[in-house]
Amino acid sequence: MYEQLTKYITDRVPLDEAGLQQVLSRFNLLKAKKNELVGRTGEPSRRMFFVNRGCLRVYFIKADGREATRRFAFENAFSTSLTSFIDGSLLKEDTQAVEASELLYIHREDFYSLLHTIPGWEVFYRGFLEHAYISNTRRLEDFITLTPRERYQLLLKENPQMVLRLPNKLVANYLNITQEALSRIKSVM
Amino acid sequence: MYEQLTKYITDRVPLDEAGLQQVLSRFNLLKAKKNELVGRTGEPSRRMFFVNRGCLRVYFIKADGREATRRFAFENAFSTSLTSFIDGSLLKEDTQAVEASELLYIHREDFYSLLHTIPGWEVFYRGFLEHAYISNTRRLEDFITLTPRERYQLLLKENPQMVLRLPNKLVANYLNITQEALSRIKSVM
DNA sequence: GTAATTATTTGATCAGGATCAATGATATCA
DNA sequence: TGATATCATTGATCCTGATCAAATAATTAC
Repeated sequence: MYEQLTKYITDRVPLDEAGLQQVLSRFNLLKAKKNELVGRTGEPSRRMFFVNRGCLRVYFIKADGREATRRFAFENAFSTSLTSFIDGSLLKEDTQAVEASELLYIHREDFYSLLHTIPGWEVFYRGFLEHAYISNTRRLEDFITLTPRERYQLLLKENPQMVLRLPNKLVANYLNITQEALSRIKSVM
Repeated sequence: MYEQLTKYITDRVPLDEAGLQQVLSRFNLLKAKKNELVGRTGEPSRRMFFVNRGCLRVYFIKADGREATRRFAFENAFSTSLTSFIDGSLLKEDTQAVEASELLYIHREDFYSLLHTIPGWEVFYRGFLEHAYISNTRRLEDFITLTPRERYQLLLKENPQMVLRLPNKLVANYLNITQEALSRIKSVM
């Protein structure tokens, strides 16, 4: 159950066996059904998820009532609604299991307490933050510099499983275009 | 010379006097002329700047040769090309003094060595990363959810000095619209 | 397994912002 | 200060992707 998570952590930061066990012990298992929400806007619960199996989608609701997808997380990736996880505020985003998923989660309080008790955990979190910042910057840059068609082609090239595995509707939403537009882009490729 | 920087740091993280002095001693003064570049794409030099006076602009060059503005930093703000600062890669952005500016800078190597030697510095950097992530996320959200007109109105409301102090051309560039479009938006307000 | 819902495709129309062009206003610098 | 370059405004046109609509395909749920 902790196999994938153990590999993920030890690949990134050196932890002694005791420290690793202390970290792992704070993670709990959660099986989510397809389309189940494991985090809801307005809730105080702030958890960080690790995806053992399945796929998570973080999205928020726009002023016009429509959804906007922030990101997807597939197997062996962490996912959380980071802005709330950082400052402890109420969730501003939903987190949805797009497929039936097996998740490990850690509560925010436990996560932060590990920062003080496990020397290497601070380094792990810093790396996580740095990576999250870089991803976000890259995504913003893509929106600024690329057309919808180019964004789709880039996604297909760099993250083909997202296109192959997810329904068009969600891919379009992630690209911030309508599904009609995505359908037309694909038909003319 | 270190007055503003001292206040900035001590407002955010508790440092003893010795630690504070050790941090400050790594910062150097740099006076930049208007339009001078203090960081250039492709350069290995990675510095973090603190703006005592003036204004910095971070931008990158798009595939079509045009500029795209990442952010501005006015007085009492830190600014760096963070993606390169994080991983030590060559600069992928220019940093320009939009006005004649007085800057304090610290080299990446010095910054990172402080992480190991000054207990509070790790916390300072974590806070910096968290804040950078939140800003970036917010900006991405604005691009996804708002029209150019709405983005301008929001900027005017939340950051009026940016609109008042900077030339239209740069404001338009930051909003990712042409200066013609910004001119028309302003005329119809 | 069938009904009902949801997703996808295709067509027609519309609107907002880009582009190109020209003129007027500011800044810059020798 | 005057000459030059840069910036800002306004007009005309174009193009991309949104929107609305309808038909079909694919899932889901009972």
